[in-house]
Amino acid sequence: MLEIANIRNNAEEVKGRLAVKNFKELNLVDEAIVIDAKRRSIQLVLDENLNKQNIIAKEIGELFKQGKKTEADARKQDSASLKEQSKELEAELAKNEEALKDILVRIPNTPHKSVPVGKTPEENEVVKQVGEIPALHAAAQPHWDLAKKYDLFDLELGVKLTGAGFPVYKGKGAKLQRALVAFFLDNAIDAGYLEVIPPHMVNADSAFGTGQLPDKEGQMYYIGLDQFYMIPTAEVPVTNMVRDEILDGLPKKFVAYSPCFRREAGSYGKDVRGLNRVHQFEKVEIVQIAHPDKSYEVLEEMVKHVEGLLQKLELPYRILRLCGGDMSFGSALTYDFEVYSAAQKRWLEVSSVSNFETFQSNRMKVRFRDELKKTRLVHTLNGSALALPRIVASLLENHQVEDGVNIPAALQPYTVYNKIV
RNA sequence: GGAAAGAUGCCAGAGUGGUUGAAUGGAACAGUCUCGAAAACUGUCUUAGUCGCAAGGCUAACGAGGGUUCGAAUCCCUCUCUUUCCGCCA
Repeated sequence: MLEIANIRNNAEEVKGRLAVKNFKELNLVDEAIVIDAKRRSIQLVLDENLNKQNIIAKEIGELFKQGKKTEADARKQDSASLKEQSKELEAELAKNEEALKDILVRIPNTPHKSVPVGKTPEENEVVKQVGEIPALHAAAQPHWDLAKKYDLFDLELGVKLTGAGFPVYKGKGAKLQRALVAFFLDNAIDAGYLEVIPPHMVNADSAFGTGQLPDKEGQMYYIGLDQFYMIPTAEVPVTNMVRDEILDGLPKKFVAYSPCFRREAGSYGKDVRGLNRVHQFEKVEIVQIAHPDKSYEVLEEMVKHVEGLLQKLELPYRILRLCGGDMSFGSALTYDFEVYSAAQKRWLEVSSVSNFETFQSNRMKVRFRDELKKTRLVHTLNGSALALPRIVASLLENHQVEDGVNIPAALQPYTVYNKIV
């Protein structure tokens, strides 16, 4: 949610930035300004009214003390009409505040200056590409076939238990999940992140804070009986840990492992083969709560961290700076990481690292005190480090040899086995 | 699931209708003192909205939402949460 003061003071610039995101409803910006002006004018009159009421109340108190009961009673009359007016004004103010918020939540975050213009994923900017694309042997297979061959995970069994997109990992496949989670967590802890294990369901306030609500209900599983949402990412509970707080000691660095639940309504076809797209998956997420003047340095640091992981896993990867049209609603700048999956011969997104600037902190009221002891909104950032299924897909496909799948050296202390046979 | 108690500022903790945005203590910050530190003393010390160039003013908030009243942290109603006890249970 953009800050209304920013919209008010820089309307044209805001609109210009939103255009980069291909946001069509620029009229919402003007509407917000109109309603905001109305809201303030109402507040002005209301405050004056309440002030008068307060003065009268004090006078009556004084008169009672002096025993002037008749005069006090007379004074009470004066309050009646003011009170009536105040009630109406209050109702009107509340209506305007609500209307303003309804508009503000529909306006996406303004993209950073470095965000390339573009509408489709093809227009994302490839920042860099690292690592050799492996040349596989003639009988190389995609990961879903390898999974069958070595009995690593079973999607059909998941269908029986739950439905499509809920894999059952088995044997070395299951161990590989645990190994990757531990490997990712340890790397983040070494980089100064505090490990947390968050709840896997959140309430509506939390879902609103990070921007899942309103409008994106359809992407989350919902427990109606208790009004809980299954988390689509640990970003939601972890970022909300600082909701409504005034922090010191920035940046705050958190890392969390959690399962992630995504309905992925409407996606099907070749893209969802194997582990390419599932409804439940494991992910290690890094989150930073940063000083607004430092947040882009923090973003670079997070990008470096993710890169380090991919290098240790010996996977070819590339980093994309997302264009305006491909960015998420709340992000100001996003880097996507893709690994090459050699048997499928395609790039798979395994991480998304974003700076939300004050988009989330304004919703969550997360602040810190600046040098002048004034409260200011923090910047929030998060990134996958990393999401497991596609890492597993790429790991299996890229590291396969004729008689098995090799495990990268960095991961061997965690898997204990060094080859899947 | 049943019963009871409670929810006040960074923390502890007063306050049961009229200068209480909130006593007191602690913490924190600044200053005096000191070679430095401690102690002592002095001061500062909630947040948000709004008006103002500023100084500063006004309004709101004592778990949340309603109500009574000229006036509520204080009275009434609803809800939420916490703690303790009982039951159930990993």
